[in-house]
Amino acid sequence: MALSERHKKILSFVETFTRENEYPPTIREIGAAVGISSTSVVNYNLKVLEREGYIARDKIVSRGLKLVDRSGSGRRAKGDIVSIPLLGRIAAGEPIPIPDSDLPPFGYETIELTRSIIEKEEGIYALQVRGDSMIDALIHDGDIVIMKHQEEAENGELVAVWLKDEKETTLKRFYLERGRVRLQPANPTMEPIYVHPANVEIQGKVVLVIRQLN
Amino acid sequence: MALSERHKKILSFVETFTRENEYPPTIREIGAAVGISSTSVVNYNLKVLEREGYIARDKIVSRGLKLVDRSGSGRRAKGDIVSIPLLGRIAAGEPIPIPDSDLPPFGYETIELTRSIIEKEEGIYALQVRGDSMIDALIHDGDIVIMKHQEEAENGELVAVWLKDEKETTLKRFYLERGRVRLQPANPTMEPIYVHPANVEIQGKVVLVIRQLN
DNA sequence: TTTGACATAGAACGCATGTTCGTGTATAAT
DNA sequence: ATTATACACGAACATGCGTTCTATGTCAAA
Repeated sequence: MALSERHKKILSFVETFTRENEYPPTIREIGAAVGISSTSVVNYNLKVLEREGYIARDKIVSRGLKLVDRSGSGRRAKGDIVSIPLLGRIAAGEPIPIPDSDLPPFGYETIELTRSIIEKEEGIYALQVRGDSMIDALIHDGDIVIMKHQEEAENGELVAVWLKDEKETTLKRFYLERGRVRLQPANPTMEPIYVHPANVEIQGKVVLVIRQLN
Repeated sequence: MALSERHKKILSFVETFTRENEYPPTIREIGAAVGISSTSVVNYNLKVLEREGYIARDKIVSRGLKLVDRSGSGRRAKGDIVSIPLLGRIAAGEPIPIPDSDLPPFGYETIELTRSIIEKEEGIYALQVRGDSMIDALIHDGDIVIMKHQEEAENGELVAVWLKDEKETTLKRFYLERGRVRLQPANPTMEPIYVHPANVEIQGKVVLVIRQLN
């Protein structure tokens, strides 16, 4: 159904106002902007736009209005972006920083990905690789690894392991075999190492690697 | 200035609420979420967070509250999603698919990234790696490489090269030296190869590598 | 001419919302 | 002992805000 000029002005104003203010407009602000003096007329027009699928409204709350993204095929909402805190770095000679509470960390630089790449963001954080020691995991100095915090690993998972005796962090695929741990480099041309389970401290598993080339 | 636990809870709630609802919470919603029964206590804490630069407030308006981005360089371009067509695969024994016009390709699967990772999307496409032949570029079977179409390379760029005599695609850093081409593996422990420039066909440069671990 | 759908408009209402006031406790400085 | 500051809290207030009510106008169809 074609939109009237008034409808187009309303949608355009809502989009601009929301982008500039980081919150949506009220019914009275919409009326002031598009020249409607009555809140019930603004409300009537918003009802029409909601019925036609251009906006979504939350009842009774102030500013309970959001645009629905009708472009493309998948009615994509801005919630499709996942912000992942970059907590620090991963290097051979130190344990990795680990998020220390269930609260999402605040005040960190973030890596922003889409939800099609990172579906569940609980316990997800990013580390930047320092040094060449992860090369046997095919991970280069400067790469970003996206980690999921966990303290136990399943066979085959690529995990960050702190080796207590050696005082070293390594990224390798984890296998528990007949009472010992095989740590298998991702590079299939390289040999695994075998360590006692007591020497191993699982710090998280790698879910994604990102390498930016300048 | 270190934040109290209560301040951290408030900021975390504001961030989550705003992401999920696309509008910020009211003072009463913040109080209900972090266990503060008095609107003046919430207001007092918001004044402190505003003074310390964590939030910005618009006076007297409902939901007039926004987080201030204190992380790094302000790279964030929220809401900007870039859809990159996945044109096919890159493997050793075949030239790579190349976009054949300036029109954005249609009807392909797409990889969706944020504009903070991919700033310019002209000429950008994705390929999936097949085989172990790119391991000397620290790129694994199954990785996604994001390419920028170009037919000439600058020294040091990681490029997809079609070697005509060998009938082989390789990913290596390109150097033109004294009339011959040095192709340098990204893995610093491996030796370069030297080829005649006539044997080399530059097909694009790598701008990003993504490795998803299941 | 009548009817119904759509649109507009002002007014009023009930509740939402941010701000202010007065009071209390704890701690540090004087 | 006094004062200042930080933090906490309930209550009250003024205004914002979305919803509803009532009235009116336009237009197309019957």
